[in-house]
Amino acid sequence: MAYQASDYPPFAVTVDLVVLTVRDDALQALVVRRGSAPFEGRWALPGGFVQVEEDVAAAAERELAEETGLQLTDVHLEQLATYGDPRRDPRMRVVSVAHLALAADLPTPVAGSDAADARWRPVDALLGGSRRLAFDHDRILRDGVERARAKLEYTPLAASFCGEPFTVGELRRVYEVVWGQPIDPRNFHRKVTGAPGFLVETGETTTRQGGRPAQLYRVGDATLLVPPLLRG
Amino acid sequence: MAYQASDYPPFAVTVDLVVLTVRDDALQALVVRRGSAPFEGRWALPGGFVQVEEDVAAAAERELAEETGLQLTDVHLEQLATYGDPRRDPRMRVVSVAHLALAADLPTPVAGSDAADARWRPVDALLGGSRRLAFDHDRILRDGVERARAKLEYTPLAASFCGEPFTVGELRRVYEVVWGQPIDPRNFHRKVTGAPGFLVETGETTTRQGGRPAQLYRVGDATLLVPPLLRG
DNA sequence: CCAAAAGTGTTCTTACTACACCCATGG
DNA sequence: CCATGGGTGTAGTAAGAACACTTTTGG
Repeated sequence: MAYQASDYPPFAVTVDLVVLTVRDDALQALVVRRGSAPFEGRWALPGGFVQVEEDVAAAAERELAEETGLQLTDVHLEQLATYGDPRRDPRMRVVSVAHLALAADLPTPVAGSDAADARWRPVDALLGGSRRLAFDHDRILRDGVERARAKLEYTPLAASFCGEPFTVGELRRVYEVVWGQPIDPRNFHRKVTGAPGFLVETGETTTRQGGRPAQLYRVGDATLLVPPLLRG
Repeated sequence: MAYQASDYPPFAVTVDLVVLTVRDDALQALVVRRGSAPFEGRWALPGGFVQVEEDVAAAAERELAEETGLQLTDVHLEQLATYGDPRRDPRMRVVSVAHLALAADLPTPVAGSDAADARWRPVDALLGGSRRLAFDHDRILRDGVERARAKLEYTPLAASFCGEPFTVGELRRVYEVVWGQPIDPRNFHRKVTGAPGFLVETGETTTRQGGRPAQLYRVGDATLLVPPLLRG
């Protein structure tokens, strides 16, 4: 069917955000408590309406800044998927473009949020417990976590969870937490330092993890990891 | 920002389809000629409006059936990405949820289409030529092709391009065409028959490719290829 | 000195590549 | 008999897993 300029059905379009971080050795997501019906008092993913003259990507960026105070330079932000079930919002027809954001653990807890109550919660608790998120946000969160897990394998995205500069050990802990399994430190070190363009030495070292001083690194310009890091 | 039931900006929501097939040893996409402004006379991806009470996925399925006559049992259909630039349609604010469909070469050329002119065109010609598709459909097509290429590596999706049952040689030709590079037939045979759950023998054979009779296969129930087939 | 984390070397095993070779059909 | 594609065997090589071992700090 061809586009027709007149008489099209009206939709509301929103963005929802799956904001992930690694905190206290757990993968955590940002959730906000809803202050009004429907799902009043329940936890939900942060999000909001796309403005009339606003790009969808820009809306995601704006909402992220509003909820976390984070700029695009500090986080990785990408489109996740779009959720368009007619009954996903009981009030009206809403199509939501979900986005995935990966951030380093924030020194300050969720600054600049305009939601009454916003906090980090471990994804295992959010997805495993009996308490469900509002709307179809369980499904969106699940999809976001799955995407993040998959992308660690073949992209340098894990570094988005680390504050720069970081050590190889800190980076390894990110993989272990996100994948939920231990990784051999020796082999990990070799693979990750050997992947061209992944890590750039700063020349500095640190002993903040204890033990022998570790090299500090920043992320390189590689966009794809070759060979990929594989989950056992 | 929390959802508010009143005073939300109105959008039109459409689905656009990147329908791919392998035909005449080339990766081809389905395009329709636009009969009205804007972009009148230009080629575009098939698509149309999502109806008020219709799921976005159902809309994609419906449009696919309208344009090609194909049912969901015959093709692979998945959401690709959403395109939401405020200026992507000069008439109004349209957010489009693009979908990717992979189909076997059709015996009949595009049956049941309600577009005046619909046809298969090699993606190389569509993306390489100076003639651009309508709207942002060049970008959408490019994203769809890239997704398809990537997914062949680690999913059994290549079989969606083959009519069942198929031979290993036919399957290999799909990979060669989509990736644009020759593959060693011997090693390919071993890898693909060795991947658990990918191929199921029918017990039948055929000589339709000439030479020694080849086993005929159907797709198995594997959803992930281990180990993945890699592009050189 | 000891614990802890960083980093290197080595061995074993597995997977991929390249290519020799045989098989079963049609013409 | 020969051309054509189907299918198997095998040797060489690259990559990953497991783990012994050395290094450098803090306490």
